[in-house]
Amino acid sequence: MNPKTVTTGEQAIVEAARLCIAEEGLAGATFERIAARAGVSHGLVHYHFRSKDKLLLAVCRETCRDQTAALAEVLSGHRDRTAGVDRLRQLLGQFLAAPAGFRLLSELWTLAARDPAIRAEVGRLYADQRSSLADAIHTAASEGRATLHATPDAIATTILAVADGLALQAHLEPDHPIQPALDAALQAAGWLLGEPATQTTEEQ
Amino acid sequence: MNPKTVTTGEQAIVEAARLCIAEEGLAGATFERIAARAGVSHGLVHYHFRSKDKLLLAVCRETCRDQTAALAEVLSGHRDRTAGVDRLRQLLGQFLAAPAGFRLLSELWTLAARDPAIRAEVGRLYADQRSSLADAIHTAASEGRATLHATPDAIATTILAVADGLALQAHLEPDHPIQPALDAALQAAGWLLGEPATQTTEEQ
DNA sequence: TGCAACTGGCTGGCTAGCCAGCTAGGGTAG
DNA sequence: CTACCCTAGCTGGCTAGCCAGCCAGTTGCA
Repeated sequence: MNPKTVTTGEQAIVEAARLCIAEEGLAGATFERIAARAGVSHGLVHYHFRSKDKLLLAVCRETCRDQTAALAEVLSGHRDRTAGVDRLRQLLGQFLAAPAGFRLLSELWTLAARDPAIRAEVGRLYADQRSSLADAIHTAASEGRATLHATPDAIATTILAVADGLALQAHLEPDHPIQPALDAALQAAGWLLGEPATQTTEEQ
Repeated sequence: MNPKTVTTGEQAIVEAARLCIAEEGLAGATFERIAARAGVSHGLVHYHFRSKDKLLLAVCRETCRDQTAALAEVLSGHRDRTAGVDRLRQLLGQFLAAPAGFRLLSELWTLAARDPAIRAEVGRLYADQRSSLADAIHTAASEGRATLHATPDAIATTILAVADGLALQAHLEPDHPIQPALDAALQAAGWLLGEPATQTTEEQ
């Protein structure tokens, strides 16, 4: 798509690193394997990113950008005006449907615990997503499309929490059906938002 | 407490391993460091647990036991009859207040992604906690103390998801106040349960 | 004495990071 | 146009260090 997407250099390495981490975890993502996957020599990885920490930070930044972009696209209305809970359903659905993406995220969580730079980056990701969601909620409320049972920020935080938590359980217990819980969570979110329950597509 | 708690051997090593993992992550938890922490030689660690996988599995089992016991204690009523949402508040509060415990858990999540035995163990932990919670919810409903907006299982899954998700965010962004979101989540849980809102201590 | 708990030196394998050198392409001077 | 050089991108062999696991031997208790 974007002509600059493939610079054959750093970008390819970051992408290879993301795949490696998602598939084999941080422990399995060695310079050697990442380089092999990117089709370059392991020396080049060290040439572009001075250390493994720097490479991981780049991977983190890239992932956060993608994640934020995905949320923004859903919030922007996805080119038609659907109700808030419907958008949430869409958002959570696609989050739960990407196990590789979740594995990458969960590796970043643990990495964040011991690397302040990563923590800052991932923390910013959450702060951004929270405020985007909170803005959308605030707008909906001020336009009379919702009657909130809590502050937009608190609701946004809760929604993000449910998303992560459900993805986690879906990952740990693939056999346990997640759909009923997703529905329950969405109903609860709808109540928090004070939207006309169950059926949507009613207002405007 | 339990006379068998300190066997000076395996138990001490498992405990040391838990501390190491919680403080330095899986990568930092080497035989050497674990042994030093337990006050034994690194050879002994390998003597008791044939491999590192086995040791980690033992750590996982221990952690799961503790986690389950903590939930059971709260659900058992904590020796007085408080309302469901109050118990939840207590449960989530103590979960959020133990950052070390959370770090250990999150390491186990990522470990679960690449080790089936660990995944089975952690999966069982969640299954147990979910069914314990669901049982309590079901009981409350059948005693007329709640009018559910979803199945007990779906509600329990959602509550666990919120707990993990909020703990995660509290960990990633220590400066962002989590209390408003916790309150919002509890209100939403109260709505799902169909309990008399806001103030509790009303029924029975 | 016998056995279980325990020690600590050792090793082979692996990894991050270093470095000396190769290559291609663009700029410049002659 | 040609010869030269200079630099960025890239290579792959090398090394120092770390770690899990092994094992020969020691301790102490029954």
